[in-house]
Amino acid sequence: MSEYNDYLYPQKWLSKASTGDRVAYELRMRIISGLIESGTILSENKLAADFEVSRSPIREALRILASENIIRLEKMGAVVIGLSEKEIEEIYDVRLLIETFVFERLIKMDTTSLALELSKTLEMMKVAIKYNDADEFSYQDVMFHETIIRSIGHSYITMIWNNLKPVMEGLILLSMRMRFKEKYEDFTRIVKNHELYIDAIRAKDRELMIKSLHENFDDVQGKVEDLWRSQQMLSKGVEPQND
Amino acid sequence: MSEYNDYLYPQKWLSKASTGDRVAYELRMRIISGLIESGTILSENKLAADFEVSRSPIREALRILASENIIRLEKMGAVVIGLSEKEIEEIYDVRLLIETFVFERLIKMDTTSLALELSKTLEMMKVAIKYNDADEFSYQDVMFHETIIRSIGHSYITMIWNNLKPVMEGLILLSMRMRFKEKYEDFTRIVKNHELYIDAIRAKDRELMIKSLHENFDDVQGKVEDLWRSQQMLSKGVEPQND
DNA sequence: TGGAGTATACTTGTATACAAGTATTATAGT
DNA sequence: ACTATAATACTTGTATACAAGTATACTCCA
Repeated sequence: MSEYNDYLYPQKWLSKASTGDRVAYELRMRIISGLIESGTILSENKLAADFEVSRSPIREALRILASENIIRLEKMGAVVIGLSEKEIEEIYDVRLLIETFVFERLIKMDTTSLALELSKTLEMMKVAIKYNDADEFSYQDVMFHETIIRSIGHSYITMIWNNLKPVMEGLILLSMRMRFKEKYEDFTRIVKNHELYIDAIRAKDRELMIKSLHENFDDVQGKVEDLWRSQQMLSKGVEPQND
Repeated sequence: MSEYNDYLYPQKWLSKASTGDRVAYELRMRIISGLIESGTILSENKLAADFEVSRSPIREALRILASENIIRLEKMGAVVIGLSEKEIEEIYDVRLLIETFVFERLIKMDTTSLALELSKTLEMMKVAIKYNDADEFSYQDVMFHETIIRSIGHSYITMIWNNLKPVMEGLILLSMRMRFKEKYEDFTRIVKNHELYIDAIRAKDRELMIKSLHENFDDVQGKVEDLWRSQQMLSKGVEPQND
């Protein structure tokens, strides 16, 4: 990883990860942030040289990113797809789709222990806000939704989540880092929204759930765009990257 | 691929596939069919020896199967999850979920060219029935649904489909092979159902679509079980496989 | 100047080699 | 008989080597 001396992905989250995963995480962040522009053609050899590892983990990383739809493997080279506004909307379509499905299942279950778990996570989010820790906040935010999704024990819904999660996480990370700097007041609203969500789960109130879900999405979806643009600005003066 | 002299996956569909893909397809079929029982621990070295290839494509295949949730990669060895009744139901949950989503989008589009394309595919299915070609029928059946799903141009819905497709395809292949032998009369109903589906798309009739979708699922879901069990019977006398 | 064909510098896919870690088995001591 | 420890036979992860194919650039010829 010679050319960049700072990483976009939190290094402490990678303690047990293999080199391949590490590369995937970092590459993903660079693509989502726009540091590596969409349309760029990535070559295994160049990446291996850049990251100073062999081609094996690079190949692994590229397969992962291809399965997440942010690159496309072609006969020669991997083409970066990236995340335009369209893709971001689509991601939230899917998230809405699966969380709605999950909620329908939740209604038929005992949700008390889940609600408790979510309250704990929300507490952690508050602490992260208090200490201005954007990464930790993002982590807990993602965990919040993951906890809900996993709670119904549906392996194929979980599979979809697993495919979506890395990109979601990256998006949220970038978004939150920006907001901690510039839109600190947003967080009171975010916390409130999550409280609503917990209430909806506890009360099994479909209306309330849909409401908080949509607000959450409208919120994030709107902001993600300008964050993304700002990241792209930021990236312009750093690296030509494509030859 | 020393120990088995017949493949479960149609070889002519693999003309351009890499060794890694080939192994994934074949391994997937063996797992879905029950030939390799769930709980079995697969080792890269053993698989490489069995398939008479190196570990590189085997590793690739295992990653693919892991992302499809039919095996689980652990510290030592890959554990076969397989498809129990629960998993099969879950797969259809997801299929229902995404096809319903797709239909909602379709309603807002011009569906004439799609309906035409589907008619063509259905014609091909009829030909396949006429010539008793279970594999070709399965191929067209899968293509039928893929055509619908891709038609809305939603890359993340397509992504979910891509993850689901291989297992679906395998399931349908095994199911159809059996029915061509034992339940030939089923096919008039299947064809009728697909015609209904096309009508629903052409008329943008939500009710009709849900109806045909559900009938299709109830149909397949019921039958898949006994096929699967019969396959498992079949597998008992063939290979110990584990060690 | 233009075009056909060839050399070259890339690309990915697969095989192999090696390192580091883990489970199992065997052995020694009590 | 049983525990602790050591040897061994596995496992995966990563690096490297090689083969085969593809795009690019170059040269030669008209």
